[in-house]
Formats: sequence, C-alpha cells, structure tokens
Amino acid sequence: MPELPEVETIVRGLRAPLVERTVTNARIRHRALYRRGSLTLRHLIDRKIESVERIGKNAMLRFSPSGLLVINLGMTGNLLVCRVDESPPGRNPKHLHVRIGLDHDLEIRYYDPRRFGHFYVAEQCDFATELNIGPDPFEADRRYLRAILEHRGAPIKALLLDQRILSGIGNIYADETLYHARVAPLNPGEAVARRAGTLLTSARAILHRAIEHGGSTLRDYRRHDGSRGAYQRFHAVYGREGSGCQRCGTAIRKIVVAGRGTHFCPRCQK
DNA sequence: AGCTTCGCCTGCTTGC
DNA sequence: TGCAAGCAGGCGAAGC
Repeated sequence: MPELPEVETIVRGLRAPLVERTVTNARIRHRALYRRGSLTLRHLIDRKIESVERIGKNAMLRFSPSGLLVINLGMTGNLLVCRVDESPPGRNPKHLHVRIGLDHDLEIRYYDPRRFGHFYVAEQCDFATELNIGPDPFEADRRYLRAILEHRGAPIKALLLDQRILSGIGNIYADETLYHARVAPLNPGEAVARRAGTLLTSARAILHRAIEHGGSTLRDYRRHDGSRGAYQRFHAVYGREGSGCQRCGTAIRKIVVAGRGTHFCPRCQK
C-alpha cells in the first residue's frame, strides 16, 4: 500500500533515469486503468519528460512542451524503468499492465496484481478539484488543518485518510501518526481540532523517518530497483495488535474505523 | 454537505 | 492435503 513515503522513494529513484527521456510508444492492457476524464497515453508520444514529482500518494510526470501523467499506485501498484527486452526478477508478467516506451531502449513498466491503481493523462489539471488531492502534511499548516477539523464530526482516523484534507497519509501512517500524537482514532475531528499542530508535527516526523528508511514493505511494495523498504520494522502500532505498547506496555488493540483496520494503544491515546 | 458502506480486485491466510 | 471462505485496503460511487 504505497503511501507518501513509498511514493517519494519511488519518485526519487525514477527521476534520474526518466528526466530528458522522450516517449516513443505506449500500451495499456485495461482501459479501466484510466481514471475518469483521462486522455490516453498516446497523447504523450513524442513528448519529453521534464520532471518526476510526487503529489500526495501519486507519482507525476510533467512533459514538455506540455502534458502530465498522474499515476496512483492503489494498493499494489509498482513502477520501474528497465530496458525493453529485460524481464525483471520477481515480477509476474501477468501483472504487467502498462508499458511506456522511451528513447534509449528504455521503458516504464507498471505492475499491479490487484489493479486498484489509476492513470490520469491531461494537458493540465487542478489537483484539488479533479483528483481530490489536498496539501500533504509538509505543505499544510496548523491553521489550515484546525479550520477544517473544527467543524467535522467524523473520527479523526477517517479524516486523516481523506486525501482532500491531507494527501499522502494512508492506513499505516494514519495509525502511526495518531499513536505518535497520542490521539485516539475515534475522536471526532472537532474534538481534536485544538491538537492540529501536534497531529501535523507527528505526521511529519513519522513520514520523514519512513522516507529515510525507504518506506514500509509489507508484501507488494518495492522500490524502483526492486529492493524493499525497511520502515515496517519501526511500526509502533500497525500490525502489532496484542503486543505491548512501547510507552506503557498495554496491549495494542485493533478495531475497524472507516472500514479500515485501526491499531492503537487504548491507554495512552486519548 | 457530511458521513458511512459498498464494490472493485486478487493473493495470502485461516478454518474445516 | 485441499478447498472455500475470509481478509487486506485506496478510492470512487452510492445511499442515507
């Protein structure tokens, strides 16, 4: 489940091999991989990759003279760059859904077992309205978050997962952020609005440290070169139900919030 | 409008 | 051992 740290890691790895490359051809196996309103990948042929960026949990390529490609990796999406005739180890060809041919005999490959990912091609795009991407925790400030939380009654866990409010946080880092901030996941937004600054500080600390470790690899996620992230070793609550809280020893509990498995310490998160 | 639930999708785990 | 059911969840759509 690639979240901000995983996508940031992938994007950093793809930048050097991709910038200045020109698209020569493109094949996509399922039209359903396009997000609603997207142009086709063919629109990008003969355009040159100008930059490789991260927007929330999405990888984005900007092209010259114009155009952009936003890739959402869903839960199990994988991006890599390789030679056209190469078959990377550990990747099942039946999950290869998109190939974008480049000059220098390179190509971008998109593997995705569950096909929850989406491609979006456009000349330009308003991320907030067209793609539901708000500021990420490094861009947002305390006042912004507080103003939104103040009049929301949904559990803070659900609000942290809402990409329109803050982008980049998924299930793992929502739980880790709430633990770090000592905020209980079922607290309504309005009840924790005062703690918006703490939440942002915690999110940044968690995300920053995860990026330093190349993200978390649970099963499918791999870095652009096929290696695994290491941050899963530092998870304080995610996937640790039943074991002791690192701060107080109380057993970590797992409940369902907003349809997601939610892990927290019932004693030190209030 | 805000909140919750559902469905997409398939590999892995669990239970009989 | 083998098979079916259950579980995982990002995100958009539907329902309330």
